Amino acid sequence: MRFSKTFIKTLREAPKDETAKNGALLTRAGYIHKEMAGVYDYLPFGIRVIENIKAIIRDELNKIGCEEVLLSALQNPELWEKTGRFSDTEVDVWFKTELSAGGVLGLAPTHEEPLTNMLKTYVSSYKDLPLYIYQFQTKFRNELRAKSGILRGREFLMKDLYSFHTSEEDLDKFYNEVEKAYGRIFERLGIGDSTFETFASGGIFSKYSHEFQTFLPVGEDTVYYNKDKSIVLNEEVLNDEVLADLGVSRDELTETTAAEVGNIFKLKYKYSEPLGLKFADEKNEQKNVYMGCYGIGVSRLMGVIAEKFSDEKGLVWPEAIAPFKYHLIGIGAEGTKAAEEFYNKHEEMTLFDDRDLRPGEKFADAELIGIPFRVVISDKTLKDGMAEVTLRKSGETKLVKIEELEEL
RNA sequence: CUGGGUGUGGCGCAGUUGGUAGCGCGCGACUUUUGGGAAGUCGAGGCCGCUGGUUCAAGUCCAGUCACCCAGACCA
Repeated sequence: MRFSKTFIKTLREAPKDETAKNGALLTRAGYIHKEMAGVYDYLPFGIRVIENIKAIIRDELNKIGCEEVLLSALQNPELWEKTGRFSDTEVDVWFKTELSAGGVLGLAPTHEEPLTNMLKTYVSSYKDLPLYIYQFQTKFRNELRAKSGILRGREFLMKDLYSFHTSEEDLDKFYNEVEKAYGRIFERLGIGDSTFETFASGGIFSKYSHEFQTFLPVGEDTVYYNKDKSIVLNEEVLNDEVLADLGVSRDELTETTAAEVGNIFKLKYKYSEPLGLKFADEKNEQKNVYMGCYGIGVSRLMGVIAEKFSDEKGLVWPEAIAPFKYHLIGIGAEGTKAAEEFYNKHEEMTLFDDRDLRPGEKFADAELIGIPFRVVISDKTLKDGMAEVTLRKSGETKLVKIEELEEL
């Protein structure tokens, strides 16, 4: 991408209402634009990061046999009334809207109901199961208070996966596979070291659910951990019974704050029963389908990673999700010409700062935007066929032959 | 929702005892610059969140309202 062709402009100062680090940096660097409290636009750099996060998640889910769909955001109340979840007392985050022809619709805060219902069309026998179906979808939740940049919004991007099984054992087996896949996903996203599977309250049908919590000072959740025993639990389940279950005592646990980036739930037949999703087993007996659901907050992840990897100069993206690999700058007539040539060969992975600015401004923006490799080709370095490469993460600078840049 | 705070050009801010807006950055043109956010000259851009009121006169005072931020409560 040519910087001169985008509409993006970096800001020296963050807007006053962006006090959270993630919101401030992502706004200054041109990744997001705030529409209103808890509602953001994703700009060209921003959607590249989002798409990179999605690609990693998609890759790992496809590997364990999941199929991708895209369900509707508008919801039919009749469906949700069957599970009792259209009620504002039951689910207090609904955005509801009226049809001009009369009647009410909801904007989906989650998708158990529509997917479960939809599958009645396609599932009738044990031979049709199991199924693992996921989507990346914008969720709408009428939060009492949006806050912390893109960490808690009213409209946000989420990956939600639902699994459908003939038995509890099969659900358990897949649940474990998802646990492992999530571990790989957070590892690849660069937050494996600080993201932990955490015991949380399980709802009606199982004792626990699991959250994936990334330790983070501005995280909203309080968790307790014991590194030696590899135990992390949400404060909501910090009680004597749970401590006994897990074999730890209160004084062996350390408190910290964390951001929930994913969660996994065993739903069993909580939704399949009221919605009537059944299958015929080998004996031709009708049974409820067992279900699980598994979420990852995609836009929140972008905020968590921005928050976690940044310094006083700006963002520091992990290479796997950076919007570009190279931040290319040409200096001098010959250097600029050589930069153009490099850009023409590597357009897709390069942000070419071809704006008519002095080098200092371009360097400052490179640090703010946080692309892993800053590549400077100048008349000086060009004499030896070299480019200067600066690693955003460490600040380390080295000279690299231009034709060897792609090996970085 | 409770408490606190803030709304003035794209962004950050100032605006004294009420007299119809100013600074920095950014933006446009020209000139000189060109490896760490350049300099000069000229210029464009705001009715001061919104509504109502007081007054000869309101960004400045009063009332109401909306929005945004922080803390808390809440988070299927």
